[in-house]
Amino acid sequence: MINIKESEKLMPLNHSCAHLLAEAVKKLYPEAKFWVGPVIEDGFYYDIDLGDKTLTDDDLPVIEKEMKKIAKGNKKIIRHELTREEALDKFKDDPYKIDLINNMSDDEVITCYTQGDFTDLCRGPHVESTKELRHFKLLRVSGAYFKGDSKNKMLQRIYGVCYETEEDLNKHLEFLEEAKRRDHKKLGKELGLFMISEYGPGFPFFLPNGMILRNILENFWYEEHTKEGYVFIKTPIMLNQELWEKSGHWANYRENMYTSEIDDRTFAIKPMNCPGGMLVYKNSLHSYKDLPIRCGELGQVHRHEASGALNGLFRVRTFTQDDAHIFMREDQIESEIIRLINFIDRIYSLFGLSYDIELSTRPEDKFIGSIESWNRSEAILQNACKQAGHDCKINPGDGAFYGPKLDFHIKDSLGRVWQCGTIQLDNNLPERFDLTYIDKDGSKKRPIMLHRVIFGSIERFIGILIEHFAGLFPLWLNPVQVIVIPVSSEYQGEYASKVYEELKKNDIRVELDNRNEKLGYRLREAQTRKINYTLILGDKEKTDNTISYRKHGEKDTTTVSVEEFINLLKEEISTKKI
RNA sequence: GCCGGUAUAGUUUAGUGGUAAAACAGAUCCUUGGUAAGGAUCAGCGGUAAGUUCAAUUCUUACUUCCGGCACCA
Repeated sequence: MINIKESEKLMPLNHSCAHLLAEAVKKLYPEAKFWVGPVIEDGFYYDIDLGDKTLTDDDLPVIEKEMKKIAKGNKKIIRHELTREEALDKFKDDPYKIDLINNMSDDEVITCYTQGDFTDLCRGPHVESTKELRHFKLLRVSGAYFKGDSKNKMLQRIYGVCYETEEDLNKHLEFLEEAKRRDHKKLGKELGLFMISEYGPGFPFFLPNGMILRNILENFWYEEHTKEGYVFIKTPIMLNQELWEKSGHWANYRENMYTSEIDDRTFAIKPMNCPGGMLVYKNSLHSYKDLPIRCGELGQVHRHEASGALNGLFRVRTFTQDDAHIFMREDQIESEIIRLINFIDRIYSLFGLSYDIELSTRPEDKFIGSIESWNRSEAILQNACKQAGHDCKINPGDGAFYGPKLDFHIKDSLGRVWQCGTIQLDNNLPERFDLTYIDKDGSKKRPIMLHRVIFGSIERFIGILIEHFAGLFPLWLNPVQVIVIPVSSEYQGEYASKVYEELKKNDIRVELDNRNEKLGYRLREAQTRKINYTLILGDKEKTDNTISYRKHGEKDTTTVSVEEFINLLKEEISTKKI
């Protein structure tokens, strides 16, 4: 991963490299038509229409070779300004460039850049000569919709990276390798955390080790929310069509919902927990004195996600939201949101996760409620974010259909950004469900409602944690914390069992490796299984009534009494050290 | 859903138009070992369905899974 500053510095380089790619592709496939070739966070891509020819990964080295050949030519990259007429004439054979030119505003200066006999319409900036383009690599080829719209035809996209030095390029390629090693799908399999069967694509199974991790996270979640004044509920997985019509999901979310017939009526499996939460609120009368009500639910939802979207635990068809609905008075909105932002910050920090906050605003179509109420809510969220001391990017049109939201984005090991936490202001559902509370003067008032999640989805969050920690979880989270290995099962086996029982008694998740295997073999396995502490017990330890422990990844051992070791573990667990 | 790729043992991979190999894991036995793989033996395999062929794991097609993107999204 490179930081923003560096990526800005590399912009002209990558931009020029995209042109180099285009020139090479044009040379190899003269019929190629080009759409756009922008610089992205890591490198660049170019969208190309190759007619009937489809590229595969095998074509990349060939194109790369051609690029190297062209770059060696040491051609100056020259900028030209064009009038609209000149530009339209110059690119008259390329409908994509004509499209670009026609969509430029009148006051924009049209420029193109020429290297040798290849010219591309472009805003720049570029490096001075093709000879600077030496350390690049084409990474992958894929399809990409023209103008990013799935109604349009698909072009072919080639991704690449370019650096100033061979060393930087290699560093980036090593980063990609490391990311592959951390892939939660791979580690999840190796560590026995979860599986996905082809009998249920997108429907993950949690295995015993994964279940330990999951239970720890859920218990942690309940504890932290209890401290924050939440109460908890569990609402049904299925509810009838009428409810979803009332909530607006039937009109706005129907294509993602799984349904079933029960006694000739249509029921839908919940894609969200909110309508159930509404019914719970309505189940009793509420006084203004009771607000805010913070009502949490670890709610399992099902959504029909497109098959191509599925991705390990990151994108699934059933997941558990660490949901909560907060019902409050108008005067409590801002402080409640600030309190929430701080709460979320505290939780993420505990895991050492960094994040960005974005404000997602009203969608263009598919939304409910008045534009005025949307504008008001958007302003409240933005202001609260600022009050809590955070920057907040705007993500236009990405709000839920019932309200705008603050989204918390966490990066995975590949630098891909995943939405986890979200705070959503909803002044539509309370209306639809006619939620009320009794105010001071005895009159009925409409409460304001917030939806919010912190992990987002327990499944996704676990996926992120696996990659974040590269499978080596902090002690408080690791499914297996300690493994006890007697040097010889015959001579120290009994002592090892005693130590093992003692640790178990103290709620340490410990295993005993009493197998007839060489010490080195068992130590190796303890390392590959990413267990935090390995205890080695031989004659020395048995005689002195001590243990020797080795921390994962370290070579040295430390010898202490069993009691000292247990205290050390308890300290590390209770402080949730990372 | 779209573009491309992919599918061989529990796992990771090799190989082949004449029904398949290795490593690790597993079982049994030998080995009694102080910081990342001791040895032997055994057992275990071609996503599904069609087609081409004397013969298909290998070629073709469809479906399905998974992977990388796109679109969508917690």
